[in-house]
Amino acid sequence: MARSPTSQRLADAAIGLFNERGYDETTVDDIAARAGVSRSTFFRYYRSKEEVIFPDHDALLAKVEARLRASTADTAIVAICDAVRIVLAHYVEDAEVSLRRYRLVGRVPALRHREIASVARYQRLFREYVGDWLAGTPDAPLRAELMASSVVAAHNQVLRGWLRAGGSYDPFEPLDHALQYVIRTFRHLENMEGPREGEDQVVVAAFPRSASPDDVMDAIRAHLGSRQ
Amino acid sequence: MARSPTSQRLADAAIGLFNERGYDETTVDDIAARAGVSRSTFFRYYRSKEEVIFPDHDALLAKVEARLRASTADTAIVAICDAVRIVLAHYVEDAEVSLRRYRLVGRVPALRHREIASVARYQRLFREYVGDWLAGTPDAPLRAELMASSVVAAHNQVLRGWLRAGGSYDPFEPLDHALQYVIRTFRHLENMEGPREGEDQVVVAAFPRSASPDDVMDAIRAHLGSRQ
DNA sequence: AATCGTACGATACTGAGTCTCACAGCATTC
DNA sequence: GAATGCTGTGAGACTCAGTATCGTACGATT
Repeated sequence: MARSPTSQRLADAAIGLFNERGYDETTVDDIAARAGVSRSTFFRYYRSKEEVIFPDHDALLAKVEARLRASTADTAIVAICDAVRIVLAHYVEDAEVSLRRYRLVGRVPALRHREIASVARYQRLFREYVGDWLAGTPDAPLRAELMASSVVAAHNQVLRGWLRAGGSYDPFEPLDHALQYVIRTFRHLENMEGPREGEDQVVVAAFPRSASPDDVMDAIRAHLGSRQ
Repeated sequence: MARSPTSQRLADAAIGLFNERGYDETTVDDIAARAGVSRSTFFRYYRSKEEVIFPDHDALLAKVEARLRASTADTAIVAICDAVRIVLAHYVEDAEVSLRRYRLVGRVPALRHREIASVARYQRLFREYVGDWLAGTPDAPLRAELMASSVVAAHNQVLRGWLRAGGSYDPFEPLDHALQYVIRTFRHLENMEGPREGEDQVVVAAFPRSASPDDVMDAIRAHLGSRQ
């Protein structure tokens, strides 16, 4: 986990040059020169010029996976929230780096694509675990996909807001708020299964007093639609 | 919209070579040679080697945006479903191309990243329009993000299933089914706002007869939790 | 002191993507 | 019917990312 001094010097040199001249205007030779090493050494530490900006996504992904693997379907919601918090915490830990990277990524399409791709890896991870936990329930793959994408979207929304604000507040409260939305959605989908065979169910809807009869009919139709 | 013959020959040559030799083993020179043109001409028609696989995302994106722009908050749900259907229809229209691309993208990381990046553009588009439609409501940006990501996730899940099955069935029925999930989620979030000031609301829950009193209490607590 | 492994530098090479220039075809204009 | 201008194309040079190979200096081990 501890980064080598050479690796750190390379990252500093790279970020410095990217900010001074721009990403495209900086060559790997420039970075290596400023860090006082050869071009070969750069590519020994980072597989590509982009990677110098996203150094530890692999480690973070591993941490998230470890957290998910430590849980079962029973504790799924807690596990997911924990996992998301781990990711956000990682950004908050060295906020300056996150902020510099955020500003850089906003200006360079190639880096933006890279970032999007790594977000997709988290989403895939969530999808796989949620899919396992949901195995056997109806529409499991679909619901896994929806849950994973919602969780990731909630995280990203909170993170982007925090980054745009310059990291000036504690983002964990907004994160919990956002995750509440997602959790309620999960619960709602769970309850939407409809009655099991051999069980009656009374269907009732709640409306403000101002609701028109049409509103009521629409809602009832929508509810019945979920069971045909 | 009509592709020039040269552009078409280049695309055919590229896909053919990618399938025969693999993506990385095919150079732009190879593609140009098979198409009977020069390397320069290749880069006049396609800005990069990757782009030859994803030719018309821009046009499709424009169509989707046009559909979204033609709507207001009142008809938001219909607009979104239409927009998603437009995208799926585009894949279904020339299914062979979609299938070949799908198989290729599954094997080549660089192409996968490109695909993910273009999906993100659709999600961004949805997020912007939904955000406008939701403007003024509480947590509008968060909910816009969640809705956009859910819509895109639903589409992708259906599309991937269809592609994996070799395009052997009509995917619009599964799409509608998936969109139902999303719409119900929207509705649920809408209704979760709670009663407006000055309006009473009767809160009622529906349960199978087998539900225990604890189940009932949990549900009521969850519902009330959304309003504190 | 001999040896082995590791890290680094130097160099050459492939291939993507950019740029510039020259030229051919084809229409317009006088 | 020649001069003019526009458009699409080919040719070639160039930059730079990324890969592969080789030689070597340094430090640890025995």
